[in-house]
Amino acid sequence: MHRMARRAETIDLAVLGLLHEGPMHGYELRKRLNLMLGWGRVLSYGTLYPTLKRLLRAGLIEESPGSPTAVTGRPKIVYTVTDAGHEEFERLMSEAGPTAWEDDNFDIRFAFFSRTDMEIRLRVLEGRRMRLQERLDRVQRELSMTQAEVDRYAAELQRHGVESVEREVRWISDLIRAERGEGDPGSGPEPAPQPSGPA
Amino acid sequence: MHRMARRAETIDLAVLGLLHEGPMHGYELRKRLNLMLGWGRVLSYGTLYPTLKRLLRAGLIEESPGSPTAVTGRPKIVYTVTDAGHEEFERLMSEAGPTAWEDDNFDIRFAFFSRTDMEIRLRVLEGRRMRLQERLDRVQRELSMTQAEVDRYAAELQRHGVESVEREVRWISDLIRAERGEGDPGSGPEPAPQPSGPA
DNA sequence: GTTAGCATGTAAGGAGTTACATGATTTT
DNA sequence: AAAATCATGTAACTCCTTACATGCTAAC
Repeated sequence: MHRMARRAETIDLAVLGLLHEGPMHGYELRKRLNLMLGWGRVLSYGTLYPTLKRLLRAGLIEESPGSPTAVTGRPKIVYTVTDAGHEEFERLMSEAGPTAWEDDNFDIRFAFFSRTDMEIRLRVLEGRRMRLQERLDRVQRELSMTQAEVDRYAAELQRHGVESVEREVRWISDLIRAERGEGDPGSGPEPAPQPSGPA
Repeated sequence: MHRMARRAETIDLAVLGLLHEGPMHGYELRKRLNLMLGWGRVLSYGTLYPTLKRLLRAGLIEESPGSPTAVTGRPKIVYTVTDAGHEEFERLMSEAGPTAWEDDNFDIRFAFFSRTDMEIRLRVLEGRRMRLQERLDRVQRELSMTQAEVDRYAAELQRHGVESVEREVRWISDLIRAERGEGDPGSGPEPAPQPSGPA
């Protein structure tokens, strides 16, 4: 009972998901990851390479020596996802963890939505919306309880925060609507008819 | 050259800032902090109490025994900010650190804007706007370089991200305008005529 | 030929969380 | 009197970053 779902699973998910596009080596993976995680932080080698080793030991990915040009000490190691890795990917995509875990992983899950079915997509989206709404309610409750003189700037920060979350909720709601009524794209994302060829 | 500005300074700033409102003990501080940091994470005792000890050793805060009702082992310890603590607060409010540092601390600094002068406020706001714009430019550059088939959902996530940051930039711009032209509140925060009674 | 970028790793340390440990005070 | 909440702390552990260490390959 002392070892619940590690948070490192975010990186696992990202790596496994990216490797679905085809074999890749660490350096390339890192670049893609940094684009994907994007807004801010970059992933360091000190995290990536140990993670790859761990996934390897767990049998979720396999390493294959790259081109035979690399006869030196360390050849360019190319990783592929295994069947077990694919299963783990699907588990992580659909898993319902604690609030913080799901919040941390929402973006990365969303980015891989094409590789899941609609049922999962709706579950993830609705879970996200519910949590955002709960936070909104909590903050608004706390605000109404605090009748202490609110600082002008602190109040503005709160207002902006609430507005941002409300906007996020509307975004999610649009996405849910688009998922459900496929073919009725009022203002959602493009229909994009191609069914995504595998690899 | 191996010990640049610690990131823990965020909590230092928050604690020092809150103690300006009057003496407080740890438990109360934590509640206020959690309201303030708000959207998500809560601060744990395992961080707060060691932080208080550290600030105490550094002479930035002072502890005074609370009411004499507490004759037992651990009395309710009430903390006050010292002169040195006030100086450190002002330093942290105006300090220009690396990008990540300033981004991490923007919210907390903003919340304490009432306790600084306009010069600092403008500097912090303009710094924030500049960094957001830079990120926006970088992402847009990367997007134009990546002509690889973009996944439908990944693209939507990007679009939403860009939109959010653009909105943030507009918010900051409004605030800057409001700061500069005090008395010309087009659509900025409320004028709020009361000068905030101390405690 | 030397700089810049590709490529893979390890060691040390920072920052914070969880879980544990303890006891006082207030509410039910 | 039991339960909840106030209140203070410590130890172990996790995750990640920084800095170091190494060498190949392409561009200038």
